[in-house]
Amino acid sequence: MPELPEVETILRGLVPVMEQQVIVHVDMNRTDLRWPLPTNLPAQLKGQKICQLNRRSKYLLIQLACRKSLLIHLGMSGRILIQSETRNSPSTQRRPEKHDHVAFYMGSGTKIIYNDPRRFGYIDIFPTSTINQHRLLTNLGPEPIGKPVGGHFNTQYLVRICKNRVASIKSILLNQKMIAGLGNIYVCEALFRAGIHPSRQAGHISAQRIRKLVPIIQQVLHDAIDAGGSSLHDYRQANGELGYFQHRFDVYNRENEPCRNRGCTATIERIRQSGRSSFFCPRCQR
DNA sequence: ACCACTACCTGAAGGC
DNA sequence: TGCCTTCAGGTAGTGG
Repeated sequence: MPELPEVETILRGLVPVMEQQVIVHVDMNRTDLRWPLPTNLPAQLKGQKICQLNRRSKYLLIQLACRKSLLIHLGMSGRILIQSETRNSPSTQRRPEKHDHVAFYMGSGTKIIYNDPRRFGYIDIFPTSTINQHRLLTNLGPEPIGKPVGGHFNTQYLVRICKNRVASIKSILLNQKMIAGLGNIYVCEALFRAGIHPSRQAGHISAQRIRKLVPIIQQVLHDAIDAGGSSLHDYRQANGELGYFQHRFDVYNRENEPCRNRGCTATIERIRQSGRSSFFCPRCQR
């Protein structure tokens, strides 16, 4: 479940321990994730220096000096943990866990562990020159925050993609071809802040209200990144710390709890939309 | 083109 | 205690 803010938080944790470092060894315990991992991944990575880490949508991209790039997606339950070199006794170290699928050993002694119980995640390696043709990246829409990538995310864009759509605004915002990086939590939160009901047909919302949504989406994402992401179930930052944004949810996971808007006495409701839960205030969101 | 739905997989939580 | 059902942060692929 890591959405954009969680992946951004992990990226920021990995930069200081991976950038400019050499991968001295890779352990791969299983290759049957969402798609089979490249079986020669450890051999391809061994001895390679990392130049730069980036994020595109919910994907981590790790550029190597050998002109190849590593792509990592965390699916629903993926985690990345950093085990720093320590002189402490082995008993204080984290024990290997059941779903540790890949471990990267850095020249500094730091170990980076990819753990994913549901195995909906994926790791790939490919020539950096072909990155714009990667099948998982080519159909992504614009980045909602940061430097424009994949097009400009602005009011004209959002108004254009909503025009004449019969699909709900919820499903438009969740669609990675439209906006890259939003997931169930942050779509629910953004629609609450915007006062828009998740079931409302995108094409029936006034352009004025759609325009308002753009800075709100950006603010929700920035707020979550500032809080270190959201820790639900087992998500942690790469340094093992929990994120804190879940304490600031207005609607997500708050069914039957009071609406947080001043003066509103309604309680948060949950509905099912295309197989996923949507949380909203029936009074504040129309 | 667009849209809703399924499948993939494991584990946690709740009801009986 | 255990068995069963439901639900979970994502998304490619399908079929209407």
